[in-house]
Amino acid sequence: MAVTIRDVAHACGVHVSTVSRTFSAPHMVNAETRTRVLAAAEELGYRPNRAARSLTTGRTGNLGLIVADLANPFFPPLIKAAQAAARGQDYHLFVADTDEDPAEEQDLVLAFSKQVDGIVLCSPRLSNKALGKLAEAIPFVLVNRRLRGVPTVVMDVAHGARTAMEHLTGLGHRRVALVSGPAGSWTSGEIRRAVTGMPGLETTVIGPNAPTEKGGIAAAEQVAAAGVTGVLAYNDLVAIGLIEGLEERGVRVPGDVSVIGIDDSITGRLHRPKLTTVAMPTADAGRMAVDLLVKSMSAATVLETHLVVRESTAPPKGLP
Amino acid sequence: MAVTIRDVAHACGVHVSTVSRTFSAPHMVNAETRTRVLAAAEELGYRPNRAARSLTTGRTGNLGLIVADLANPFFPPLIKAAQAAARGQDYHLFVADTDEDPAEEQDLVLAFSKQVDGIVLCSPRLSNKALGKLAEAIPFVLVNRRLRGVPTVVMDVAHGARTAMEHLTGLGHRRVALVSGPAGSWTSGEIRRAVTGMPGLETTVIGPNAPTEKGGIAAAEQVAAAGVTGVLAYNDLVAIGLIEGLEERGVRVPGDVSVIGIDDSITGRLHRPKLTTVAMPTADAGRMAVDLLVKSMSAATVLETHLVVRESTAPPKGLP
DNA sequence: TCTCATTGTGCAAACGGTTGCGTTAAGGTG
DNA sequence: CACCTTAACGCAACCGTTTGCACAATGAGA
Repeated sequence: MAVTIRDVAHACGVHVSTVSRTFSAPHMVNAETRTRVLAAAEELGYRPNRAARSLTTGRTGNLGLIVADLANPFFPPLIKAAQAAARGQDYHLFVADTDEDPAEEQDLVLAFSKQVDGIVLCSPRLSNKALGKLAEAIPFVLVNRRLRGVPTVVMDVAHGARTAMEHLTGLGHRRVALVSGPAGSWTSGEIRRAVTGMPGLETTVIGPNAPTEKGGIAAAEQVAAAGVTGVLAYNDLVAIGLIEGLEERGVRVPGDVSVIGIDDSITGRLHRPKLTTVAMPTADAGRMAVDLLVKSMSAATVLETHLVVRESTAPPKGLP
Repeated sequence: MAVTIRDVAHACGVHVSTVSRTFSAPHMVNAETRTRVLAAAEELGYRPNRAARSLTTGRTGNLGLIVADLANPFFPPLIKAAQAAARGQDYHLFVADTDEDPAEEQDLVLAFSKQVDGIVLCSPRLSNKALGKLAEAIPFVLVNRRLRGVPTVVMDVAHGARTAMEHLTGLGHRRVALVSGPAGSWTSGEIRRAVTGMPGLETTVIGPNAPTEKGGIAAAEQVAAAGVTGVLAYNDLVAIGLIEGLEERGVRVPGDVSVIGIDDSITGRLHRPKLTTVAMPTADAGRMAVDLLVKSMSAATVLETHLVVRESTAPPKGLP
């Protein structure tokens, strides 16, 4: 049915090994033979079978990418960049989604392990211990999680969170809330560590929360009750949900409460109010993660973040 | 290094074929032996090598999913559902992105063809002829494209577009524009065919346009100059860009011009104005596409769409 | 007691490539 | 002219599984 290396060999009267070499080690075969083989291969529509190849070489030419939630707009740009980077180096990319479930995350890594050369694990929810164990079975790089001995690319969300809080203090806010993310999120912990104890700021932590719009809506009541004038949300989805929830309760944003998101992931600039947020270089992260994997480098890369001030923040009520 | 079927066989004193059968045909092996083998496999952490398996069976256990643009919010829910459906049937999913480039689309199909059992091709930009040729090489199912002989799942965008236009006429609009999509988009053609010649409506077609926010912004000038009071845009991204572009020109939405999008893909409900749009069952489409593929059924499935009226549409100026 | 199924396993040949090694012929050197 | 090197290619084993077939053991029926 499918055309194999043998068909090509037969078609131009050479041995299969010669055909194999024209593809995997072209310099080892005579120029004239090579063109003949290539012509025959083209003619027959030959495409090497990667499964067969991987059997002897031990390399599959595939990578895996695992994210917490494909529907979270934070991830698609990362996936897109990762896919482009992979394809640019002749790798194919498996993509999967854990639905924020650590057990599923582990299963996926294991399921992928035999058919990929490496895995990009984004925003893992697994414990460090579990991750360490998995790292022995299959090379991977972590995105938005630090773990010693494992290549990592993280975005400097701590810096972003601090900048966001400084923006709030600069506007005159003193009592603020941090609406944190899900348990198991390293990013959420980073943000918390970064902002607790910042001078001139009294911070209430609310959470853990689902990293979704619903999570934000659900957190609105506690935020409204907390007597704060500013909020930093775990991500843009939560921020948006929070704004919705607050406005349902008659709390105006940014009139009564200022809200800052994280990720700058919301499509379209037509929000009301336009969201002040911490921009994350997600595409860079995706690209770098697969580069690290392919070149099997072990590095800890930190990507910069920056605050984008839009309209969801303002001075607290009563100030000029 | 990796633990193979031979290790397991040796560990419990049976032949490799017995081990193989305990996994692929459990009923053929004695219950006691089976438990012994399973125990040893578990103990050693054995995972069958899919590449090796696919070599003899001819099936890979992988599927491919190709979309026009991963960053277009229309696709992630579809991908998420497709991935979940695939995983539920023990398939793994390659995901790739053509960046709206037909040549890349073809290359991807060919590149995938040897290592997947089938491909889901979403919103293809290839010609029918090219698609027909590819369909001979590898089974696939088309999403949002009709092609005789090829299994298909389409969303009834024609109906959605007509409903949208009826909504506009119901509000009193007479002169409207259709801001169409990219060349090669079947959906765009469907929309156009559906709305041209609708009674009581004079429709200007503007396009082709890139299916992005930028495309919408770029189309704003022509829309503003067309003397229309209502617009149906190719998708939500275009609609949003269009609204931005119009407002930059001092044209208010929906005050001066009503705008309807398609897809209902925009995250968050905080837009100003909230977008009236045609909702598409993208998740259903993703799930059904992989089901069709896995069960290798050849069907033409049509999914319903419906109009979601929000705030970007209103009666034309001068009417009560 | 002698077939004859039936059940559970082992054996070995594939599947489509890769790769170390052996062979051949051509060219270079003394 | 004998020898050695080198380039180009053929040969065959191997990668990890599956699967048709052969074989042995068991139990049932005659």
